[in-house]
Amino acid sequence: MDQFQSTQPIYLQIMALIKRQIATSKLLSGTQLGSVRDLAIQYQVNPNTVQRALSELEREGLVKSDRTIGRFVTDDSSLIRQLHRGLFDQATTHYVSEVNELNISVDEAVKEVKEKMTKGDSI
Amino acid sequence: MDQFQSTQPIYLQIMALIKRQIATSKLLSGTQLGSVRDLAIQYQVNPNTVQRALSELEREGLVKSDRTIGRFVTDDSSLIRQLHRGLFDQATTHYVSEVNELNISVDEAVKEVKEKMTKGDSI
DNA sequence: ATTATTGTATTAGGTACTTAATACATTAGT
DNA sequence: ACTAATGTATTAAGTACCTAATACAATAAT
Repeated sequence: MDQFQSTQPIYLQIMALIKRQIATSKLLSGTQLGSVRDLAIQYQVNPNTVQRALSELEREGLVKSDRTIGRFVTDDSSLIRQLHRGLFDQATTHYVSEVNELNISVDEAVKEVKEKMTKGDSI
Repeated sequence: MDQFQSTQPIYLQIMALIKRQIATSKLLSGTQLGSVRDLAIQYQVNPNTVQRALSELEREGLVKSDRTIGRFVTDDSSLIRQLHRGLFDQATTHYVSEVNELNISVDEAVKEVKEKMTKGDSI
């Protein structure tokens, strides 16, 4: 793994990372996550930071912890679908908001999105 | 003005705000900005925070300060055009990146962008 | 000349995040 | 029974950001 940076708190970045993995089934429903200590090594951060990210995800119902066994991705497939849709929706809403503030037309925006997406696909 | 929040440092949010205003000519080239103290009142933040945002913008060449007179938006129209393009490009790149990670197809993304943009236009 | 306003700098205190170093409770594995 | 691994909690220290309260230098306005 690389490094976390920017101005966003690391625990939020870890949350976003795991959310994406759950939403895209890279972390399958019911899968066991790495332990707090393992993830801390993997992400190169302090165990407390991982603990914070995971307990927040637990508060949102995306993971469940069985004390002394470990943590598991929720088996609520409806929630996972809802998560995926929510992330997509949020990203689009944010993009549209920015583009509107820049007085960019729909056609321009769409053209640019198409260009960048098809360019990325060729890799 | 509302309030700044989220996890992004306020001085960065102020920078982004002013950048957008410059890029979209809401702050015209050569215009005088409000004073540090005025902007601090307007944004409901500490003068030091405004000072930090403005001095960073100055480092980027977007504003110039004449001591004891005030600050002015750069008259480099090329730089302003470049700023506008850069903000658009950055927003699109970020969106495409997110959408790719979510395994969303080009068509889906474009459809969603169109929907949200045309919906916003009716207001 | 004096005053007011500008940007700028400094010092101090508070909060949030991160790290470090432990420690504890629980239980699966042996 | 014992050991190892799990999540969890605590205390302390450091850093970045924000606020508060000033103070200073320079100059436009009077």
